[in-house]
Amino acid sequence: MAARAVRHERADATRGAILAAAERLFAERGVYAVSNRQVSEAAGQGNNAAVGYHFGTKADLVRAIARQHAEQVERLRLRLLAEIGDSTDVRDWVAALVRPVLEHLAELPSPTWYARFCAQVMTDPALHEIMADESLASPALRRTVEGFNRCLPELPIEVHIERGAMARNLILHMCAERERALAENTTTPRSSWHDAATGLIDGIVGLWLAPVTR
Amino acid sequence: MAARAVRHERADATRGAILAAAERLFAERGVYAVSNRQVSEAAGQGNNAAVGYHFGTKADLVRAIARQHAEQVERLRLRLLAEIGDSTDVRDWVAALVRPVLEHLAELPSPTWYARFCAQVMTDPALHEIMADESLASPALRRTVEGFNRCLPELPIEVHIERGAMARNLILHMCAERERALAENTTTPRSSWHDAATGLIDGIVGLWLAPVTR
DNA sequence: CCACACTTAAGTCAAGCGACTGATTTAAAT
DNA sequence: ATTTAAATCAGTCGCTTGACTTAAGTGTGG
Repeated sequence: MAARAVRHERADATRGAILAAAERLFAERGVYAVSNRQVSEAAGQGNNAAVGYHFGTKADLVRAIARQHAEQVERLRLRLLAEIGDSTDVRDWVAALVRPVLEHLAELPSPTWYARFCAQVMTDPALHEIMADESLASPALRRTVEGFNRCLPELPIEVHIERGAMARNLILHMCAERERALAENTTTPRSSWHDAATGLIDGIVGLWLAPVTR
Repeated sequence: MAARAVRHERADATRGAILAAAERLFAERGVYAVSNRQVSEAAGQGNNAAVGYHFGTKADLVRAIARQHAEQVERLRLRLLAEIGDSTDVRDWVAALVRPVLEHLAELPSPTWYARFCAQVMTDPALHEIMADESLASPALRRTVEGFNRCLPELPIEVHIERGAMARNLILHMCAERERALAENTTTPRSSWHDAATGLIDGIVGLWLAPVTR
């Protein structure tokens, strides 16, 4: 058993290098603008088919990148859920939605590429489903949404769905935009991911509590 | 003068066919997943270089598509600006931001592809600038933002910028999401673009008026 | 100690790409 | 009627792509 482990270490190192290189190149140049060959090369692999060997298709590689980060976000969200318990404050639940994502980005070595990567994948018609699957697979996320629904003001169901989508889009694309600004060294409204999260939470809570035109 | 016009009619017809085909293919399969050859073919052109002849690079084609729609949105926004005059109601100005875009989508023959196209272009690192340029070139948009700033509650500058970005992202990606749902024939929270605009305006106003955590 | 499975390297292949070329069609201008 | 130039067509070019094959290296389990 430990026998296999050692051999797998080398393969895992290569897999990791490929994942890191792919995430970076995808975020910087676009998922479809980067070929598997370029990823292999950037990961220091002589074999132009290294991506194919370790992951399969580009879609599989995208899924692997998404999953890797999703696991970390999941861990952070579970911890936060334990803290807020069964709070009835809407803000707490919005925070449970927002904070883990931005905390994860804060923990990553900078510069980060994950947010831009996610935004691209979610926007691409062929890859969209991959990212959606990976997100919905999170038990912590489901628990958050449930807890959130419990303490939310009465809203028509269609408005509820609509605003959920708004919150989702805001988190995703505001993170991507901030990450892009950091990478380009342009000014950002907030000086840290933590502050950016606070601003996001303010906005999303306001969005949820807004009166509904009938 | 009318001499040239007629000859140009044929070219314009071809240009139009290419624009329409490109917009559709880009939205459905992704901008980078579609080659210029495929666009030419889908536009009924025997020449595999038709895109190159009429537009140049793919980026130029993307810009042409964006500009075409931006002009129509501009017209709708100018009309709405005339209606609201110098209102001091925040909601009027948010409507001036939102309504023209969704009205434009409502006026297009369905199914539409423009919103998904825009979302992709804005999210792609290489194309992002194109779309940003085309948007910022709009005088009506600038006037809207100015009128908006005039009647907005006092906010720290960084929060102001931040919430502007949130509103922008919401409009773009909620439209794209609704368009995708319509294309896939899945359920949408709202039954019309007009109602969707109302929901969006509700949310964005709430977002702007939300209290700021200090 | 050796045979083996796993990983990496190196190179091949057909297909598709953008860019380019020269010929042909079309209709306005002379 | 002839000329001219825009527009379209048909085909070629070098290059990159993903997929595939073959060979070499490496530590494990028998």
